[in-house]
Amino acid sequence: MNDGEGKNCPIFFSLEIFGDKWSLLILRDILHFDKQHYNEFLESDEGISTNILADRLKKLESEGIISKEKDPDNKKQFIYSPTKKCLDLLPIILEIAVWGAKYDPETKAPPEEMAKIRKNRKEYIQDIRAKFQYLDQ
Amino acid sequence: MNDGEGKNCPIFFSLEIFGDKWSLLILRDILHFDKQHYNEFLESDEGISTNILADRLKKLESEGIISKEKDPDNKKQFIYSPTKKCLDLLPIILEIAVWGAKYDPETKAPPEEMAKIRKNRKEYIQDIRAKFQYLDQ
DNA sequence: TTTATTGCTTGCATAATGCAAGTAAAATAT
DNA sequence: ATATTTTACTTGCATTATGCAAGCAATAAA
Repeated sequence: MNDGEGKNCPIFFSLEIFGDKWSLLILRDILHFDKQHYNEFLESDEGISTNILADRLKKLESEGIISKEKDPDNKKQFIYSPTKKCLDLLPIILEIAVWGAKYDPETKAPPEEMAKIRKNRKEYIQDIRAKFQYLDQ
Repeated sequence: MNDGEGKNCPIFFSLEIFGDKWSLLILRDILHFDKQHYNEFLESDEGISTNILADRLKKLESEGIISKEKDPDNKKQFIYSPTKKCLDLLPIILEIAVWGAKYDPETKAPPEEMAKIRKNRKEYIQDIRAKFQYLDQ
């Protein structure tokens, strides 16, 4: 899989960028719940703190995973959008969901949805990517 | 993908168990580098601290992701082995590696290995699982 | 019995997170 | 033009997690 540990090990490289609970939850919110605004992330049930949210959004932006711009429909807000680099994180988010759904006896994951993922991951991912097609320009 | 956030969201559920850098690195060491002993994990290039290592191994064990027993070949040491639950984390580890290899310009990931994964993830995972076949008893 | 090894544990400093109040900038209302 | 509201942070402080390095208990081996 990889030839060595440390700085340029692909896994370590990735984890240095997004290997913490809050970053991954933000990515979930963007990729699955279509959240785009600061206050939407703030409202997630896990209750992220404002300073942590600001910090993580800033980092994800500086890593080129999300972009931040004025919301055209509401100039008082910013929207945070996934980049291509972000969309490439979908398989990770999905696999984390699959594992969680399998091992949490009280999972909220809808069975039909999970079945759809397990049946054809590529197709499922493609459907989500299609949602963000406006990025391809 | 999931129907809601918070406690029984499959992603949050997973992240509460292994959603931190150190846990994921330990899992990498187990699943890819075939490390089994405490001091082997300690030697990884990322330089985990003894207290963090002990803490994480303990948690992973209590979550049923690894098992701990006396090493039959060397009674002075414990071996930490992956459970089935651990093997089911392979897709996650793999996808993290794929993303990291793609976006790290200086990645150490061997191209042939990455190509093999991209070509057929299932087969690649099956090969790794075969390595741990002794678990099936 | 003594020694060596192993896997932690501990004390302390530093860094990160969490809580809640505060604030600056910009858009909108008056 | 000024006042108000909203948004996205920022800040101060308490708590928790991590990191460093020394220490130690248990166990196996000499």
